[in-house]
Amino acid sequence: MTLIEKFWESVPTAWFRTRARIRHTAAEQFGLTVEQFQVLRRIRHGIDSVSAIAADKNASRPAVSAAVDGLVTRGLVARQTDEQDRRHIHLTLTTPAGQTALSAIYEQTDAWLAQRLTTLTPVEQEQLQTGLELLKKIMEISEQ
Amino acid sequence: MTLIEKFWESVPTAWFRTRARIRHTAAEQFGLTVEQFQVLRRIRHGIDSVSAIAADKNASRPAVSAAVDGLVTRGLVARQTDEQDRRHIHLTLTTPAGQTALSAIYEQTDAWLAQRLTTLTPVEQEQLQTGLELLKKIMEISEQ
DNA sequence: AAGAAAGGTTAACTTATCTAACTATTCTAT
DNA sequence: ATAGAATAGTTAGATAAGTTAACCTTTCTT
Repeated sequence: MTLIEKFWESVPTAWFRTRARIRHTAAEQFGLTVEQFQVLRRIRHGIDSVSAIAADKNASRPAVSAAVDGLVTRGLVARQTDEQDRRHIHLTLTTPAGQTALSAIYEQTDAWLAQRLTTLTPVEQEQLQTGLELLKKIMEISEQ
Repeated sequence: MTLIEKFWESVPTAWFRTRARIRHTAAEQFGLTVEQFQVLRRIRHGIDSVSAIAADKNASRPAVSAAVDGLVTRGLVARQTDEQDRRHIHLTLTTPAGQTALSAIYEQTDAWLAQRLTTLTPVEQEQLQTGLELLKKIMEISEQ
């Protein structure tokens, strides 16, 4: 069993299961799409423009723009034009109400993940963390 | 930085980049969708029914059924009713021509992955492998 | 001041998916 | 034996996810 095969067995599956869980909480309970949730996560992390989010998540700008539209419509995010450079539009989380909903989604999704992670021993958790760091590292290499 | 955050930073990104690469090779060069490629991979691994593939990839049966349709239309896969239990339909890879195309897609996608993996030291590769095994393990836990 | 570059949106289209409902076949338990 | 449950798969109808191409604005470059 090669490393490549391990990759195929683990990474896509991990994402599909996670996405299904996000759909379960974010979508059913809060009316957000998985896309919107992913964008929200990034805005919360300070990635605050459509272009930056698109680059970070390997998606097209229009796809991110559409997700932002939905978030703005739901009152969770606000667009603010940068007065220094009027091409930029900063995205920010808005109302306390919106933040509360967001926290609830986080809690539920992260609890689902945490529940799985705690089945591992502390040593295994460290090994997983190391593995994920390496996974992130090799995926940051740009196309030649 | 918690393990959960590491997960969010690595797994979705890894999948999105990989999917973009599949699209680049499988889609542009061979007229296959990413979905069809994923189904093909599983058939090649001996997962040979719509239900089994759907379970393995956490997708609905209709979604898999639709992908199989496309593969059958392209002459890459054949449906064969099981005579012992006529509810089952076995999926098999067909013609040498189809197999050749499949091998080409594999080679290109795996080469892309391999190129990234070889930037890691042998020790790091082992650490990544351990991490991916743990990732797979925690994702196999069924919902309560 | 012209042209390139960057940020964002719109439009049109394709792919990816889901749930619900249906057909056909087989299993189960009386 | 047979009614009802369960399993495998497909169809139908919907929505979500995501692309490329083209366009507007604003800023940078020279």
